[in-house]
Amino acid sequence: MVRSDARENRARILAAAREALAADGSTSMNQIGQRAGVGAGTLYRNFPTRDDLLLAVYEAEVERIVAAVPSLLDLHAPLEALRRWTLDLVAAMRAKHGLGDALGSVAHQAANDRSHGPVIQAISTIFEAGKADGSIRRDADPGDFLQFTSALWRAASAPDDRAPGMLDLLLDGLRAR
Amino acid sequence: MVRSDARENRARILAAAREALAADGSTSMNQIGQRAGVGAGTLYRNFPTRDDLLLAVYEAEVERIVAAVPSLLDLHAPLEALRRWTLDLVAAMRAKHGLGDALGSVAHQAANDRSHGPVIQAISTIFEAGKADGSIRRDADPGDFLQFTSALWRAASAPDDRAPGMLDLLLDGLRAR
DNA sequence: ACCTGAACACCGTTCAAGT
DNA sequence: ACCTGAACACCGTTCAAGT
Repeated sequence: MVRSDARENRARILAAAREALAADGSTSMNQIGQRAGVGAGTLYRNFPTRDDLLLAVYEAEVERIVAAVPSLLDLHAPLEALRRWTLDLVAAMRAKHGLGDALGSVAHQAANDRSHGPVIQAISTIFEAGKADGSIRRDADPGDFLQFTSALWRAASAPDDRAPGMLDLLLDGLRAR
Repeated sequence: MVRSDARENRARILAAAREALAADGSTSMNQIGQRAGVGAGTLYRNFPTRDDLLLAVYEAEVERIVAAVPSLLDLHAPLEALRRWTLDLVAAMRAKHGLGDALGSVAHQAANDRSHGPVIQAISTIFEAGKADGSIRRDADPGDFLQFTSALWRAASAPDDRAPGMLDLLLDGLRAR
């Protein structure tokens, strides 16, 4: 039986972490604990490791974005839906700012692994629609496309946001000839 | 006047850092100092910040790679030279392993800024050769290409190295029609 | 002019003691 | 059953004292 205060604490920690990390990706665990109004022990009971906490915040964000796919496909042609969805993804990543970079290399890999399934699913859905109507080449691979988005959100944090131009180049590579 | 022991110390620190960081990107400053046989103060006199040290190691590596361009262009057609050069770049980054991920977001940006000039120069040289002989489209942008390489070396550290296939997709996008 | 290494503030994490 | 918060080992960085 989970005590109600325990359930509340978990939610409070996640909310505090989401806010604090968006502002500064290197916010310390103890700072997050204080902000959430819980002791360090409680923090670590819920998230045994700093990376576990970062991952949980990251995961919630990914889920939100993935959920947007179906309505985009209802409103736009596949390539256009892909363009908009990818720009949304990049914008969200940019807003999250420090989060991606705060993850160490191992945790970053773990984040990719966990989000891999849902995100690949999202991209595949769009690709399939494009292959069905002949606008996207048949050998286009969702996995490759996903990898490239990491370059896009790095480009998006530069002073001159190159992401849109780079994305167009990518989409050109996907278009059926 | 720079004392000879001071000059030696700087070199010893850089060497120790290069070796230690290749093995483990999170090696601590004090560990590097001990390995180099210098006190913490000496370490910080030469590199006022952990990121300064990481950056110096990173920079040396980039210089080595950039220097390889002319001979590649002597031996291969532009697109093939670009393919080989990029795979070399990715392999070197992979060997450096933790280094790229150990840099915080700010330092990572600084690293990109500093290496940007020389690396863009290298890519531009190859692009110009390709535009001259008609194998590379005229609107191809070296800056965009550079951004994509970051996605490649992330892909290269996955169990199934997707970098070669992804690179071929990219080169397809650059080819003149 | 340069070096050493103890010391400082703070980090992620643990664990005894409480309720 | 869950919580608090002092404590631990260690981090990046500083600075008095030496040569």
